Amino acid sequence: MLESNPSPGPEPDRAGPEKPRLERQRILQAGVDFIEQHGARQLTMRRLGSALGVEAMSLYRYVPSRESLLDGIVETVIDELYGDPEVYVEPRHGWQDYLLRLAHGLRRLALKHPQVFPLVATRPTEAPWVRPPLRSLRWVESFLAALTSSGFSDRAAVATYRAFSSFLLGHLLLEVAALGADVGPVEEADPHPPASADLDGYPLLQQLQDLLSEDRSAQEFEESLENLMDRLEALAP
Amino acid sequence: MLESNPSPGPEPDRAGPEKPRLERQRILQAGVDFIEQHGARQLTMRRLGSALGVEAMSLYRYVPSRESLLDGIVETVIDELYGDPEVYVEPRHGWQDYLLRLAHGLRRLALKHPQVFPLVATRPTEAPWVRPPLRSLRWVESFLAALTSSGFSDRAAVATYRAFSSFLLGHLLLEVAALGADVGPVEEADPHPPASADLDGYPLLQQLQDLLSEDRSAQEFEESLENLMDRLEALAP
DNA sequence: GCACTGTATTTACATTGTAAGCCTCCAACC
DNA sequence: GGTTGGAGGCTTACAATGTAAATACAGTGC
Repeated sequence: MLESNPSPGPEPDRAGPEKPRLERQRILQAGVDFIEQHGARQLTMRRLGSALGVEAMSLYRYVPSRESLLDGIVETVIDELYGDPEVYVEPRHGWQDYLLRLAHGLRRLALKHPQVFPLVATRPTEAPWVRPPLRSLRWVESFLAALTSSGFSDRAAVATYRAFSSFLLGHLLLEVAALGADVGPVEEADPHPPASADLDGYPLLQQLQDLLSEDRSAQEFEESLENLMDRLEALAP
Repeated sequence: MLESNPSPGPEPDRAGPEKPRLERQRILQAGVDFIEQHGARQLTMRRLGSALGVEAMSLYRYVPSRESLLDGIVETVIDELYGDPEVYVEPRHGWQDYLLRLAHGLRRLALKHPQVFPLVATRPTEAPWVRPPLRSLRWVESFLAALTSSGFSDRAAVATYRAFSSFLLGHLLLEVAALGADVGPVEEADPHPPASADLDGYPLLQQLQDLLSEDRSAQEFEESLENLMDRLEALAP
């Protein structure tokens, strides 16, 4: 995504709903918005094209395939982390602060993009040890640097990285799934009814349904995260 | 071209590759096997049909759509839990024993079906509080019963259920993803090369690549599970 | 023989991803 | 000016998919 567009002549400063020219970033952003509105299953090249006022095939000048379009969409979302002022790429106030900010930043991201997040969580990564939801070499490098520079041994840093990603993946995936997002494929545009399933043979479920439906995700996230941090402190120097 | 041996007798006990008649369970099992061999992306009605020696449309007598076929496949795999002699539906030796057995049973399932497990983890469930990887009303009921019958309060049982599913989902999804399974869609039948990506700008990743590639999933699972159990004991009566 | 019934096939169609080629406009040179 | 070239978008085309609808066909009861 190296843009070296050297000022395309005069300024296209015309007012009105012009077609501002197709660009990779514009396509990816439109993809994010489309998925957030209609779900990933509904995203087809033709539909995304027409959302941009363009034919499907035009997209292929900027994106080699639908698969890589999805990869780009995921990357676009993850890149928002760099724009989050609460998240630091460098550990400014110790590793605990770094991890807490990163965790909360990722949670914000997941909640902001509940439909895209399942892709962030489940799309194959470029190497097996690049784990969702961090997904990017830069962030993994930053993560490990934060820890080793705080005195963690190599092993401890790697162990922390693994524990941290498992924790986030489990929590956030379930949290966005509970929001009614499509995790995985499917979604028939069927915003299911109250979903008061037939719990006839399940007395406990009937009894506990209210409790089960209660949303305590924020508190649970904080508590589990705190527990994780306590555990990680045992590995710290 | 098809079968020139219609097996006229009542018993189809002839040796040889008979077509034992289509049945829902046979289709679902074939689906599990197919996905395990070729990945979920490759599963099409036509291909699954021909794996069963039958036309695509024949499957529709037993399965209303591809989506529900996938649901059935997921259910089939989860149902294997009932056949696991190490997993008890009732807590025979206390709730800790129950949870440990269940966790290990689910991990065994995930490792046995690394290609199907991502579907188990990410397919929408019938109610938002039916969380992967348990996914079934019966198991959730069993889970909650095990805890409440051990003296857990309703709230504590529900909290335990949530913590337990998050933990399993995160760990197992990442563990099967590391096995090279397709989490999510994609997979171009491209069994990627050693994947020695270009780590030029990432000195720490270069330095830690061996550690990062080490497989410590079993130990990590045990350790995190034990930690979870410790945490849960705080909620116990 | 005949009709009935449940199972598998055939045919058909809309939708998808994407290859290949075409058209059109605009900038750069003569 | 005219010409050219190339980039950006469009048209056409095709194979693969999910699945509706009609059909064929075997087995059973009369």
